[in-house]
Amino acid sequence: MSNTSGTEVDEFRGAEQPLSSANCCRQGCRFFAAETGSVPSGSDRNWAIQTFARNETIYTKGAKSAFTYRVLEGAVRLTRVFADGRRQIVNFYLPDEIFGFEFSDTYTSTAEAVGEVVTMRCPRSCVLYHSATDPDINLRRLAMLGKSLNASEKHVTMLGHQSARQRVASFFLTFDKGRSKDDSFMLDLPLGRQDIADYLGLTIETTCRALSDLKRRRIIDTPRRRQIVVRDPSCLKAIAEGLAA
Amino acid sequence: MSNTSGTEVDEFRGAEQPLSSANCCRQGCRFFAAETGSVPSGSDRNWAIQTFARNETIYTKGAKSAFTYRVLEGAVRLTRVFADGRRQIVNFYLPDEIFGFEFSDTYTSTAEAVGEVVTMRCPRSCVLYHSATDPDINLRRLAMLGKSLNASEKHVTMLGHQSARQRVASFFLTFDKGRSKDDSFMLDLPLGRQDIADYLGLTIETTCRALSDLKRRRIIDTPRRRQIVVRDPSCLKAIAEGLAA
DNA sequence: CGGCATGTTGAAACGTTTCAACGAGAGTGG
DNA sequence: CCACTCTCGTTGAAACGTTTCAACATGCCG
Repeated sequence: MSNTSGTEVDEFRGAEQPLSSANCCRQGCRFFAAETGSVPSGSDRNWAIQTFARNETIYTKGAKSAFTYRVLEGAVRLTRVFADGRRQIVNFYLPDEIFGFEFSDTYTSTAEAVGEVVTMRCPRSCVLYHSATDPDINLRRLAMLGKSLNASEKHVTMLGHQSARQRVASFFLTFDKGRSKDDSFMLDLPLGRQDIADYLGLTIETTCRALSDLKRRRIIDTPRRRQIVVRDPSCLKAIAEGLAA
Repeated sequence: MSNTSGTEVDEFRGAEQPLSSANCCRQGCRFFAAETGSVPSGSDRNWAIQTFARNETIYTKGAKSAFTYRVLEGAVRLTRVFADGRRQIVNFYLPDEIFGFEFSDTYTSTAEAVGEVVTMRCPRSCVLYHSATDPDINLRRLAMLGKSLNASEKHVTMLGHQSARQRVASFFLTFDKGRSKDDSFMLDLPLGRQDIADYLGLTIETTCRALSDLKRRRIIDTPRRRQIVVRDPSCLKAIAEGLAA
């Protein structure tokens, strides 16, 4: 469908900062090239650490997309707001993940700090400079975007056909990256119930009830407010896939 | 979140066909470079016309991603199927749009022909070859993927917080590309009700009821089965945004 | 220890789904 | 050309799950 205006590429090319500003980026900004690189040290002036307070807006949908960010600490949520004030969270970003990487001159979503957040940011001109000079970087970015698209389509699938309990189960499982299955694990997410609800497309009450239900059945546990212990991942998986109630 | 396995880039690089097969792609396959290019003529062996019958599977989720396709005629749907047999359509592709452009070696969704479909396809090795040799093409692909991601996030927003009537209204408006507002327009979509329902995350009955409701109120009309006339786009927009019932 | 934000639970209202029946349209063969 | 058939679309009524509104509990921070 690709239902967008259609001139984003040209805008991209005609960005305010021309691609010829060769000394714009030296080593510092190359963080963006690394998938899981370490934080660059030194005093390069092109990247900067920026911190945000809880619930602070990092950028707003429609604003000029001046920077691309990487999360160092905390969590960031990308939201889209409706006319009636309700919001949908389209993605969360955890440490080492990159957000705010846009093609149009304006951001397509709003980014907010979930808790205290520390980021590293790179100006768009610098990102564009690398696009033009480093042949490999675009491939890495394509791979990154491909993953995001895949995740987003998974999200669509979840919202389209899963019940509240299935959504909650799926949600926790997306954080279970490459563990030996059937091992219980703990999630220390800095997210509140409202954040989870807005990601799952549910009300806070329904989310809560689903959590309580899973707790009652000893599939998960919540020792603290923002800690989740998944006791029985395989059962949770069965629930998420609709193979168990 | 980017909840995927995490080794897709390496798989991408290590594709079966090495990038050095220089004469793999001459003019024909460069269709992929053009956003709205014309169909290449001649007898280049690297692209091929392929047609599919109604409801035929073009490729299956998990299969080797051997080709990238462009729609010439008809419509293609990308679906993800649940364990219980229900499906979610994550995207439609109409003429001139490209699908099956993957980073991993395997397709992430299943593609099916909605009606009779004519496509042009390009082998993955060729696509990869261009990635390595044409510096501009990756930028164009990034822009394309960025649009897809944006559309997908819009889809998430729709499924997360909109009612049946809002979803149907939003759906028709996504096809209204750059028209002077308030002008009624006609859509000649080759989609059946089930396809629309599966895209909107609704049942066919609910979709039908929403359509009937909009018809009764003279906001839309359905002269033929797969034709939709939007009589009052601004009213439809108000409904989609929750500003009107 | 208040005071306040956040989380949890209950009961009624609401919208969507389900199951069932019926109608309309397209294609085929008599 | 009509009648037949089959698929697809439409409508109705009950069942179901989520939302809403309300109250209460819990945790956190001054």
